[in-house]
Amino acid sequence: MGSPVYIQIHNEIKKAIEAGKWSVGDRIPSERELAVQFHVSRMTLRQAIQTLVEEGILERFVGSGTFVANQKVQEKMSGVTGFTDLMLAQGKQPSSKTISYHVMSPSLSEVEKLKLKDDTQVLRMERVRYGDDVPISFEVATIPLEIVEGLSKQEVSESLYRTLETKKGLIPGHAKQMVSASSASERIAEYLDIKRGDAILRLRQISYLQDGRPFEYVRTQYVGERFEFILEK
Amino acid sequence: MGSPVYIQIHNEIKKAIEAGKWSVGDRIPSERELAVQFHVSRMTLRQAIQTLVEEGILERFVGSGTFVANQKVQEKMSGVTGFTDLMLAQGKQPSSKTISYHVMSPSLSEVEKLKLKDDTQVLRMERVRYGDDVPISFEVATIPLEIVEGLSKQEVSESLYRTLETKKGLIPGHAKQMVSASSASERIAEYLDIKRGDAILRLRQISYLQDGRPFEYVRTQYVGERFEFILEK
DNA sequence: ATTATATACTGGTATAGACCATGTTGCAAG
DNA sequence: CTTGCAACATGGTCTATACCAGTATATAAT
Repeated sequence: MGSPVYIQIHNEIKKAIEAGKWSVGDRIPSERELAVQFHVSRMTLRQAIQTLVEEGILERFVGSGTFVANQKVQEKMSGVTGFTDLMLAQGKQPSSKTISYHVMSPSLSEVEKLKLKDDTQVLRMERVRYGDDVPISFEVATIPLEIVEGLSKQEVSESLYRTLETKKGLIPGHAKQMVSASSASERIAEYLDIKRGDAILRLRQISYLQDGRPFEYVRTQYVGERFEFILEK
Repeated sequence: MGSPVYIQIHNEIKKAIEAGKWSVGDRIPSERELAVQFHVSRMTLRQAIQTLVEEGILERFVGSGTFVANQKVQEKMSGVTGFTDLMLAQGKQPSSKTISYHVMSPSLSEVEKLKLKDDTQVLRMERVRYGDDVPISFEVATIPLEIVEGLSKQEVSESLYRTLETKKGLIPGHAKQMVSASSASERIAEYLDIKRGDAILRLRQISYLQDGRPFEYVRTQYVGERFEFILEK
């Protein structure tokens, strides 16, 4: 085993909680007790607990003990997630229609945003997204070809984030989003079943992997009346 | 002195960095050296460094040392700030014109959002905000009267956040924002010098103090073409 | 001058003990 | 039965020390 002892203990405690040994609100044994059980010093045991507290899995109270925390909702939303998860979190059935799906040379803007080298190709797809079969947004997503190499069209279209994680082990780190408002063009209005000039919430998002590489540039136009973006900061 | 030693050391190192003793990229003395300087054990010194690392002020590299990190831009944006700071951060001169400023009974929506008791009064003000003298937004802010008690109209209007912190020691904790898009009404279009029906970015924000009490409910309508909201998550 | 190697130094992990402030609990006095 | 207080348990802080795995650098061999 390569990893430090406190990480191993961290994992064991985490697994025990997931296995149901302790439920939300339960008090786990004291630091001194656990230190004996795991045959480590109290400081080392504390370090294991510390990491679990930082993950929001445990809460500590002086004089009372250490308890299994109830997972906060905004925690789940704070991560970088795609449209699919966003809709599911709001209890709506997500679906989408792919308008176009082509490999092509990137635009200047795309080269810049995705930090592409001169000769790289990209996959660009246009989609209309629905929540409970009502059109919510029109989006143009651009992805470097190397990222989606070996993935099927369905895998890319359906749930890119999940596929990248399971098939390639690529995990989104952070994202930069630019939000503004504009009016719907004739073409977009058609797709979204609204009138030309209706209010559009524009979102441009650059998603980065945990190592800092940009892997997706998405320009989304949301129907103003049908979408609300909720943030906690 | 009440606070733990490692917090005191944390503050001293932080102050030293702010005072320019070390610049971005500089290596600070090793943990062992600093431990001697501050007359504490290395473990205690490490705890002080740890908190600074968590704040993003320092970076550590095994074998190399501990360095002053370059402050990331999103750090400054991640806090809850008002319009004034937002404009200044973008190099624009903020100004505003107060349209109305009244103490009144809250609406149902305001009671709910601000978790008001039945009999409390609120201060409601409507303002047009400018950046370099170009109208950027129209906003309606509602604040429980008890929060702004004893503050002058100018203090509340000019820079509420700063005044609350310096005069009352109230520090904003987190905020919940709801973003959507709509079209400008006749009245709002007039104030913002745009046409009726032009795109509006709507932002409703509930700001909470660090203890969780809501203290401000703001509904802002930004001119779509003149404003972009940048987020990092 | 270049390359290998040894050495010193760095932060990371781990120990075993100590004391503190706060929260909990059980027992005694009313 | 309630109240108050003492004893205990808990997490928070701190010490002094040790060894480890990377990094940097001075030194020696080429």
